[in-house]
Formats: sequence, C-alpha cells, structure tokens
Amino acid sequence: MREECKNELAGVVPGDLRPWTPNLREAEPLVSGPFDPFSCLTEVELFADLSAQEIAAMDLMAPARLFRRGELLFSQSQPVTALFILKSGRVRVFRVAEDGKALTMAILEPGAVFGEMMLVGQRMYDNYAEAIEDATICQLSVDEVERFLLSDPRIAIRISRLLGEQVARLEERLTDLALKPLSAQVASTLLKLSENVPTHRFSQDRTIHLTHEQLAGLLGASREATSKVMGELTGKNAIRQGRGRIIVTDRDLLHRLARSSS
Amino acid sequence: MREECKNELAGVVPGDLRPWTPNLREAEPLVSGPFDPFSCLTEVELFADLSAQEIAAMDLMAPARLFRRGELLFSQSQPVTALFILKSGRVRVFRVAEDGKALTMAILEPGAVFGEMMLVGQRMYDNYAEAIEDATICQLSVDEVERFLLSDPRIAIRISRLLGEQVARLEERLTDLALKPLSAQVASTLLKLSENVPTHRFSQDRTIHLTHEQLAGLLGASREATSKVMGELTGKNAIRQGRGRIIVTDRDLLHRLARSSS
DNA sequence: CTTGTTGTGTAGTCCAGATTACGGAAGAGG
DNA sequence: CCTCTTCCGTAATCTGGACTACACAACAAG
Repeated sequence: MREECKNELAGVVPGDLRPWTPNLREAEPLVSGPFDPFSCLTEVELFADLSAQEIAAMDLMAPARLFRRGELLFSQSQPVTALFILKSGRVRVFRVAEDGKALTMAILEPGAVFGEMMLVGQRMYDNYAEAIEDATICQLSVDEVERFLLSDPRIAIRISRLLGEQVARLEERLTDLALKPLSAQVASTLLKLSENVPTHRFSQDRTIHLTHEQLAGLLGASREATSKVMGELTGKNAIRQGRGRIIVTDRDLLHRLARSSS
Repeated sequence: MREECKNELAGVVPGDLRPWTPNLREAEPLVSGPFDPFSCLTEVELFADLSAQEIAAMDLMAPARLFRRGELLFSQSQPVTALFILKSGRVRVFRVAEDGKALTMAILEPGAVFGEMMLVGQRMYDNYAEAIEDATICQLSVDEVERFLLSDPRIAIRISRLLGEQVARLEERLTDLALKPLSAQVASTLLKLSENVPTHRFSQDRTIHLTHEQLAGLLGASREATSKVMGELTGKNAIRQGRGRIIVTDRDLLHRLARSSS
C-alpha cells in the first residue's frame, strides 16, 4: 500500500522510503491539455507592476515543467534555489520530522508562487513539495531573477506584503494548534479554505477539493479524528460532503464552532 | 493571587480580568537609569541604511515611553498603528484565545522592533504585548513613518528579510508543535533562546532569563509538564538552573534530544 | 529574622486525540 | 459487470500532557 510507485525521480529520497506520502496511485498517463508556454508570469499578482516587456524577458527564462501527481518538486537532496509559479494543478508543501510524520504547510492552487522566502535570503531547510495533481510549474532561478525583483521597489513591497500575510496566517495557525481543540481547528480551517477557493478555482460552486487525510495533514491530526469531526459537522448541516470534496453550507455556524473551546 | 494589581491602565482590559497574566507583582518604583531620548533608532538594524539626518528626523517623532512591568503596550481596545522599538527591558508578545488561554509569540530583547507587519498592511488582530520587565519603548506612528520606509527600497528589502526570517521561525515552531513531544520542543526552544541571548544581552555568560512558566507559555504547554522536562534535562546535565535563569551547558545533547521522538 | 510573594518539585486524576484494526462504499479501469 | 484502489466510518485501547492540589525553597521588603 505504500510502495507501489517505482517510476520515481531516482535518488530524491534515499532508501525508497516515503512514509509521509502513504497513498499514491499507479503511474497514469498525463492528460495535460495543450498549454501556452509563455503565460507563466501574467496572472500572477507578484509581477503586476512589471511591463509587458519585462514579463516577456522573464518568461523566456522560465522553463515550464510538467510534474506528475505524487512527484516531488524538490527535496533537501535537491535543494531549491528557484522561485516556483504554479500554473495548473495543485501542490502540497510540507515538512517531515525525524520519525517520518509530516505536517503540510500549505496546499497551493494555480496562480500561487512558492519560494518567496528564498528571495530574501532564507533557505527552506526541510521543506518538501509534492504535486497532488498533475501540475505544470514554471521555475525561475533565484539568481537570474534577483535583480529584476529586488531592484524594483514596487516588487520588493509586494514581496513584503506577501510575507506579511504569511506571517499572519502562520501566527493564527500556531495559536489555533496550541490552544484550540480539534473540532474548532477543523471549522476554522474549512472557513479559510473556502475563502481561497473561488479566487483561483471558478470551476463549480465553492467546493473544497480535499480528502479527510489531506485535511488531517494540514492540521497535524490523525485522519480518524478528523473524520469524526467532519461527521459531526455534516450532522449539524454546517457542511456537505462527498468523497474528496467538501462544501461549506453554513459559514456562521462554522465561525461559532471555530471559536468554541468545547 | 490573580487580582492584586489595581493600579493599572484603566480600561485596557474590560472587566479587570486578566487570566493570561496570572502572576504580577505589586507596584514597584521605577529604577530606570538616565537614558538618552535620542538614540532610539541607532543600533536598530532595520534603519542601518538611513543617513544620520534621516534618523535624526525620525527620532524627533519617536516618543520614548516608559512601561512598567506588567503593563500592556496595547490591546485590541487600543488598536496599534505604530512601530515599536524596544530600547531596554523585555516585552512578551502574545495571543489570547476565547477561553483565556494564551500563547506567547515572542519574547523581545532590547534592540528588537515590533509591528513590522503593520508596515505592509497587516493588522494584528488579537495580539497583545506586555512588558515583563520595566521597559523603555519608542513608538513610531506608521502613517508618519510609512513614506520613510516604503519609499526606500533598501529598507523595503530589510523588512522583507525580517519577515522572511519570521516566517522561517514560525514554520519551524508550527511543525515542532504539531509533530514533536514536549521534551523535544523544550530542548529545541532552549537552543534557539540561547543563541539569541549573546546578541543583545552581553551581561553574563549566556544565561536565559526565563521562568518555567514563561517558557511554558512560549510552548503552549503547562507549567508543570515543562518543569518536569526541565528537571530531566538538569538530571542529564544538559542545562543548569536557578530560579528564573537557565544555562545551557551541553548543546550537542540538547540537539540530540530536540530530534528524538521519545 | 519574619512574612509575604513568586518560582519550582511532585503526585494523582482525567481526557482529547493517537493508534490499531476493521468493514464498507464510491469510483476507476478493465 | 467485476476487481482493485482509494476514501470514509467506527469502535477499542492507550498515552502524553492538562488540570488539580500541595509542599517547599528562594528571594524581597520590612
């Protein structure tokens, strides 16, 4: 159940052991529709200030790669020195502890950038990133791009803003994890997720595409406990569910539950 | 034990109830030595790029205030729109949940700035800050200062770097909290704290000035459990202790313990 | 020295949530 | 339609750490 996937980027994970990604399908044919290799940077808020010319210049050195579901974008054996831009598909960013347990830091939707911290001199020590759907990703070497971004004060400010938001989110999560019971954390997380959905995913009407297991990983909780809470929420008609999809139906109720300590 | 202190900033905390700060001494005379009101901004890395002239200009609108131990720098009834610069003393930044439990986000040493996030458009919703020692603090209104900082790309970059470091620290803490047992968290935290000590506090030889209770608040754990772990660490000669002070004696051992999952 | 006050050690009880262990259901692929 | 895989529900047990309740030690102020 854990080692079905042999066709892997060789060597990224020594020992072929990947306890943090227990479920992985068989290799499946890529069904990526035709895509334009020159539209990586448009639509990304971070570069909104750049002229069309500048964007074109950067686009040229932004190779768009295709990642299979389950593939790792990098690991510490392949340390990253690049800015990622997610064009389609979804990516899970996570960290792994020594004993193999994982906490997912974020699940990125199309349009997201990842690796901003490295533009300001941070290294992402034990961060991993994995495509949870087939994904096309543009990758900009940080060195190449540094002069473009850091030299431009408007972009520097955008980076600041981005990092500021991230700090706020992380502080929120940290206090939730430390102080709130699981039920409240689930409610809170579902609310945040449902807000992020419509921005990038205009597909249906506000469906969160996550399995209970993925949600649990985001909470640092067990799948079983998470499932239990989800069942209760469904019973209270706060959400509706179906195999891999969650629909928030009663925001107010969730808000109240997110605040309660029982 | 919880309501001895009546001479308080009136109105900052409705109902006179402060469950998150259980221990508070009687009012004591301020023993602040003489200090120069015009040295707030020097010595602060964030402003290293400014000319002496600019610093002087900002210094003029930076009123240095004196806060008593236990006093709140602000609360949500006094929402902050200011950048703080800690000149002397120490400050605890913390968040409070609905049920009154608190998690301290950071303990700031002299030279630290606090409120950077607000320069990039973040509001700090339920953040509190409290002086845990008598402290002198310079306070710059964000509006006043915005043009100085955001207009200068060098400063914008410094802010980015600052926020980037904060993101890294928070991610680390989050995964520790989610994945590691308390003993490992304590070890890890002590290591980080002991690194920060010599930078700002050259007083004695690397003594961490924290009570078990304060450490527990930093971990989101109970005082008792924290004390137990501290006892074990002392038994293993990883640290030495004395009422409110902690000395790390065996870094390597702590590193190993910080990694273990038992 | 005496007394209050705050920090630390210890022990017992209790519980949320991890772990373990199934069984069943919804899809996917043939 | 049948099979295989992933996802979800549920129930029993176990455990780290919260919570409750003291006892004592270090220091501070008188």
